[in-house]
Amino acid sequence: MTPQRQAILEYLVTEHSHPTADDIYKALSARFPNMSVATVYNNLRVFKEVGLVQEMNYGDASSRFDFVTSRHYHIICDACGKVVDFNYPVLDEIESVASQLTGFKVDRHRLEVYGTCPACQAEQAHKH
Amino acid sequence: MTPQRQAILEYLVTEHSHPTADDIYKALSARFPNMSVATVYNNLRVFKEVGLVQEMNYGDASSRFDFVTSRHYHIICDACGKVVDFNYPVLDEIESVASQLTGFKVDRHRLEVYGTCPACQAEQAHKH
DNA sequence: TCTTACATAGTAATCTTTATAAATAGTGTA
DNA sequence: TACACTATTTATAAAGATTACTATGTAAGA
Repeated sequence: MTPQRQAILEYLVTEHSHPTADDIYKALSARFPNMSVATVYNNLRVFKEVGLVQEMNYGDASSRFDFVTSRHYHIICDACGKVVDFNYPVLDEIESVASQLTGFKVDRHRLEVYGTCPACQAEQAHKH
Repeated sequence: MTPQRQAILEYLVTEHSHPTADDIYKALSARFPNMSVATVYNNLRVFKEVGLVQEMNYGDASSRFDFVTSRHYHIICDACGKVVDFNYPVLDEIESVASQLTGFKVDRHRLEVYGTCPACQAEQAHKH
């Protein structure tokens, strides 16, 4: 557990902003001026492997990383990219249905809701 | 409606393999040796805008494109990347719940199930 | 002390996608 | 037919995120 690794994990635990790798890199570059971007990615991979952290990727855009606490889903703003957690009963049923229909051995599922956050709604209303 | 555009759309309609942009490019390069990759992307963007085609992106990997017929969900093999459709009642409720909890104006949601396809299960069993 | 294993830094390379500019083709009009 | 206008394609450069690679450093154990 190196200082860099600890700082990255700490950042993920304390910030609830679903940061990108670059967010983390920038936020910690004051404390670790020599830290490499590769270090951020390396550690995120390690955290993912042990299940501490979940990666959320959105096509071309940068992946976002979420420290895993309890099960929850995400809603994402199409306008500004903000990610907000919300709680909803876990959809276990869909996994067993999918498994029966396709013959897959199911491991997990991913559900995200997309829309416009309150701030961006207000901004869009202002324009008219 | 250029020949290239028609061929790309035709490929999406007839193939049910959820191809990547590169898949399409390679598949059609015999008929259109001079076709540019940009043309594939341009047309896929057009199809997306008019709602004919849905883009599915998975992080670093290439996006896959699906000709929109009826509403359905996808299950994806972690081992080989294969994408299979399956039917399940549309989860409208989660959209309204998310909207109420977060104040977002909801537009759509995305749900995918991940696991191992039958072929890859068999292959993994062989190894032991 | 020596060795082994692993983490990091720095940088190059990869890969997908987009942007840009020039060439091409189609359509409608005078 | 000639001309202008528009959209599409091609070719290539560029962007951006992530990974690969190599050398360096560092900590723990024998």
